[in-house]
Amino acid sequence: MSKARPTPRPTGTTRIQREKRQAIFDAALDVFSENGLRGATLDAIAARAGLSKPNVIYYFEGKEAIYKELLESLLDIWIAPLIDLSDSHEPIEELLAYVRRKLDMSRDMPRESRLFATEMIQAAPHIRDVLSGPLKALMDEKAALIQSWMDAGLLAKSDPYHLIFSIWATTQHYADFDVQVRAVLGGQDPFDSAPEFVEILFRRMLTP
Amino acid sequence: MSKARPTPRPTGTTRIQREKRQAIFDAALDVFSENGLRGATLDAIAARAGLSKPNVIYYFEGKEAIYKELLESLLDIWIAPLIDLSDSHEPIEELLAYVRRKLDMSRDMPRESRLFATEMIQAAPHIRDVLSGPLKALMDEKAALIQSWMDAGLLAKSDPYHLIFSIWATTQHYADFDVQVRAVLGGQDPFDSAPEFVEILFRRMLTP
DNA sequence: GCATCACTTGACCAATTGGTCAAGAAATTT
DNA sequence: AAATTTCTTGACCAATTGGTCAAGTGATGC
Repeated sequence: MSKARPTPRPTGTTRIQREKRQAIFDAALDVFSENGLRGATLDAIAARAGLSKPNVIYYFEGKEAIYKELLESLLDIWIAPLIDLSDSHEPIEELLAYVRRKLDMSRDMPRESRLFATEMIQAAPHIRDVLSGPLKALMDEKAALIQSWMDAGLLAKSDPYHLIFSIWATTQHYADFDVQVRAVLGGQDPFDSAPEFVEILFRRMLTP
Repeated sequence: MSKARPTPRPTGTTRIQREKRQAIFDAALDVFSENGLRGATLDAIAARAGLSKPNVIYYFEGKEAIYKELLESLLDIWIAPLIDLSDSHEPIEELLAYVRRKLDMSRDMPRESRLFATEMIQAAPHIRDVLSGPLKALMDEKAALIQSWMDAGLLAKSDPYHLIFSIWATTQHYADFDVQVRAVLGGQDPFDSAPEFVEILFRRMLTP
């Protein structure tokens, strides 16, 4: 019997472990969402977490491990709204609620949005399997649901997949391109006017 | 009289200078659009350009200079379609042509799209002034034009700024999130079906 | 042919980076 | 309070990185 590692990595059971790991995750979310995996440094993460670099390594295998675990832990949160999209006798309201929720997430979780955006732009090497596996399956399911609404005449006909893409695109745009949006709008807060606009956009798109 | 630099940086007048500088730009576009400024390395750029690292430095001041010059040289191309948006007695067709042109650019210039996307996500430190200066002015002008169409009853009413944002978002999504889109769609080419969808989306949005 | 200038690069350097390690400081258990 | 385990870090290391430099190679003009 051989021990692979003299001090096994903490799994996060005790209070102090949970807190420190969370602090690292939080700092890593800042740093990774600003610079991507390659552009981020352990020093930056450690500094922002208020820990020493070796201490960070004590809790995680390394930079890439932090990134991977962070991505995976956020994936569930990120696709939850789509999972919750379910059959309804008012499909337009159901979809508009989904749009609203996605827009709220752009406002309240911009770092998460940018993290995923950067990962996607860089060809998603760490979550490719999730995209073509579970996410595709989820999309197929929801696209079928939307298609059934369209077939029933409750929704204007269009391509369900591209419809979801357009919802993702328009809502996440306010998180990912926040700087640009704010620069162009001057001092005005985008999230004051965006909800009304996206509601109009998708209501017109969806109403038969 | 003092010479600031023994060998002044080539400005790109001769044939060989233009070619090499272009090769570097092209390699840099690859590398920067994949990893961002911080994640990119001179070695990677030099290797992809087929040059030695010192040779790259011979033509440009340094990594940051390549990035800056590249960004600036692409900015004009990038906003050209919006500049060309002009008054017309068929504003819907004018706007749909703009949408189509943006979607074509996502298909034909995905690296450029990702380069700008990464810069924006990272708070656009290199083009902030452009965003809040010339781009804002351009947006104000075009938003006023769109508003005048709406006031004339030629276009369904909505917020012109957010309308342009939604056009940017939906079209650029196909370049920036190409991997995700393709993973979800399976083997199908997104650009086979996207044009039809975005046309439907914005026609419904714009028709009074 | 030779001088001049543009171009190219191997060798090198200092700074940064991901990560190790041994030893100490805190908790926790007994 | 002693023993044990968990947590923390200063010092260190090898690899990478942005960039320099002197010595070349090649083209161009005279």
